[in-house]
Amino acid sequence: MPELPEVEMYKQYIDSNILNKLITDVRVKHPKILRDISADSLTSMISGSKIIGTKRIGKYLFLQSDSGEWIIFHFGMTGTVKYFRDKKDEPIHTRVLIQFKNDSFFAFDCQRLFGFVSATPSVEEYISQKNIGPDALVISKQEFLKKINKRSGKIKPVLMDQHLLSGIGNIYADEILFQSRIHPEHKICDISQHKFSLMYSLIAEVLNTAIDNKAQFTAYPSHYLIPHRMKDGVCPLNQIHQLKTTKINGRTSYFCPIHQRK
DNA sequence: GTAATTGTTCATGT
DNA sequence: CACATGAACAATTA
Repeated sequence: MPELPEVEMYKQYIDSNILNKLITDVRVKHPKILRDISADSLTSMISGSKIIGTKRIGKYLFLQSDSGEWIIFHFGMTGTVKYFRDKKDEPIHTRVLIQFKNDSFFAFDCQRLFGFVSATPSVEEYISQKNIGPDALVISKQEFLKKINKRSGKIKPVLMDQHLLSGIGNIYADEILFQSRIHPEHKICDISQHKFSLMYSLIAEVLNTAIDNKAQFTAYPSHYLIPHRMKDGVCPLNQIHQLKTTKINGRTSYFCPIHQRK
């Protein structure tokens, strides 16, 4: 479940489970999960090394090896990670399996193979090469306003543009727009600077709330859209208005037609 | 069988 | 160049 809050959970999970453990074996179980790197070079890069730290930028997770290289995880739609000791607990769709000296394991699991595993000698270089925008929790208000004012078209695709700011996907874009009381198809040029300013604050508020609740949808505040974001869902503010949906760039958007006017 | 799914990238058209 | 759209990638569920 990998937008920014979910990836942050994976980071915390990795930090508390696999740091500084000696890697004794690496198995690429499905080569299609690799991007810009061969199974052999990934294996030789991290075999005999330790992961000594992690860094998250948007939906990307970087694992620092003490060999000097960084492993890159992107989770696509179905990526997840799992640390386990008993081989029978290995996830079904494990694509890369790492074994540690103490005979515990770490799996990168990805059912639909939209995610990927890669590597880079420099995170900064990778980020700039791929033109990945600043993390949604790090971008300054000034930069956010400056960038968004250069854009046109509908607001939602812009919020989800990983080149402008990174970490927001379909689900959290809907939540941020609901909390901002902005219709997902509202045009950039018709939104006031005051609204953009409000939206900037709500980006951090929504994402931090999600992280505080461990990205568990059911734990989100009662005024949040996400737990109601389903067919026949109702507006969380009054339990009356039927949520509506519309397709934007091929993705389903949920919104309240009363609280989010176009 | 049809449509849908928390993502990204490419091709094409405006 | 900015934007919209559809397809592709692949697996599973309603």
